[in-house]
Amino acid sequence: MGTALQKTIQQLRSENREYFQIALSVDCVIFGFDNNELKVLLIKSDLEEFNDQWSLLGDLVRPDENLDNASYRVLKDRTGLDDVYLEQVYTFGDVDRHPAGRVITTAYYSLINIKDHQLKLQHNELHWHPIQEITTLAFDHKPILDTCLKQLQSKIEEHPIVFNLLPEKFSLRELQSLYEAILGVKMDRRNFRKKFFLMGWLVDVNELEQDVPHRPGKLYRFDTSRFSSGKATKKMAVS
Amino acid sequence: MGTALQKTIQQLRSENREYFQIALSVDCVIFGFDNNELKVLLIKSDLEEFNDQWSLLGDLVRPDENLDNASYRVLKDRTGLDDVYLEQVYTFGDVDRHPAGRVITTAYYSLINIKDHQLKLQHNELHWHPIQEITTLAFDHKPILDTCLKQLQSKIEEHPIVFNLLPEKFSLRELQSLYEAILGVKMDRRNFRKKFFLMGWLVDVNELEQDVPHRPGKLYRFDTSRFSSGKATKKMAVS
DNA sequence: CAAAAATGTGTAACCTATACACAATCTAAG
DNA sequence: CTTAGATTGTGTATAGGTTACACATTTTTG
Repeated sequence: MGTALQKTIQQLRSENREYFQIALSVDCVIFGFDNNELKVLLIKSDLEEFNDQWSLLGDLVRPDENLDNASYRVLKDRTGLDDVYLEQVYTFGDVDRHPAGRVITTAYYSLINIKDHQLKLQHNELHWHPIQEITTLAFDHKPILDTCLKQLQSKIEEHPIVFNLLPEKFSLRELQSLYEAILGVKMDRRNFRKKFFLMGWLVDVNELEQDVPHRPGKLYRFDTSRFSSGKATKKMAVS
Repeated sequence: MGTALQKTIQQLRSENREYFQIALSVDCVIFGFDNNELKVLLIKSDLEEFNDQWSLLGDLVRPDENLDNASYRVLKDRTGLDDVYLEQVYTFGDVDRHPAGRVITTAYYSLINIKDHQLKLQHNELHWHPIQEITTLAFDHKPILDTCLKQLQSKIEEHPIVFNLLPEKFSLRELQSLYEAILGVKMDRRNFRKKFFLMGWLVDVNELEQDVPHRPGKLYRFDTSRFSSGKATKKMAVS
């Protein structure tokens, strides 16, 4: 019952190529927040099998790059953005998941501030899609998206990561809309504000919203300093 | 900027073999509970580079098997057990993680009842190691183990999965010891019991412990029927 | 200047988590 | 058979967090 890994890879290579017929890719679910909606950046698939279907942004992993780096590369090539929030979620490895061959893919999700990215939406076929409106995707990308969204939902209940989706200064209303968009629920305004202030994640920047057709709200920024010491343990409540 | 996945795999294969030089493996962190300790099943590595170090159980993924099936296969081959709790955790893909070549590995953890498994611990070099005593492992298996343990810790706070580590009938004391071993904390006995009964996960089987040198406790089993309908949402408390 | 729309604020009820002590049961040892 | 040792089984009071809920204020628009 000797297993393959007990031999060296060199031995394996010289013996046969059986174990080197699997390709590995990364797929990125790139989340953005715009117009009070959670959106995902998608590309028109150009595989014939999935003509005219949208798919996630991905690429094969290169033999000389770390898995994490592969997803950073995809993200940077596609959005031009560096230094973004990126997190591995799950690896999808069904034999028949890719029509063109055996490709196992590791899914990542990423949170970016959609405004920072506007510039880079060139001629290529990239578009932001509201997650509500996405019903089918190429390959198994719909279940991949669903898995990443679930992970995001559970992550934001304990960790202060949504700030990556917002501009540096934002109102409490924007913040609450974002939570509501991600979690798909309505929340109580007073309790939401109370909890956030208790968490101490926010700093009042002493400015007001501009160009809103009603009383402007105060603007806040995320208190990054608080995050060497402070830990995010409280749960976000919904009601 | 055409990315590799935009071509068909066939095209890629015929053009070059660049993307088929990565091997993919699975590694299983097999947890067991014995003598009030959480243990992991390890094997002596027989790669020269890691002579005499212990490593997780793993194997290369075969071109014609699903990723999940590969980990089931490893588990069944090694323990003889079928139908076990198995969960994917994370994929480790650093270029230099394996000294013998580029191998990306997907880590799973598994929960088994150590007693069921006794039979199959044959001549091969498998041993159960208390997690407390594991300081180093071959390859990057120590961080893999740590990642899986963390995932297990957070999972049991919301989901009734620890029963996979126990015999069919168990006492509340055993159950509490198990939680304490996994979480690495001491808990209050009265509060622990109260919470479990409130959750309704347990059925009193009207039997008592045997052969204990003190007053015997009642035995319970996990209420599986409750799990089509009931959902495990409450948190386990520690104190 | 009036209407529309959203901001900003506090309290009471409820539920959950925690801290904590003593009597009852069984074994083991003399 | 008696006693010491060990562990089971049980309830209550306090503290902390979650939820439900209403009205006055500020700004824009017509």
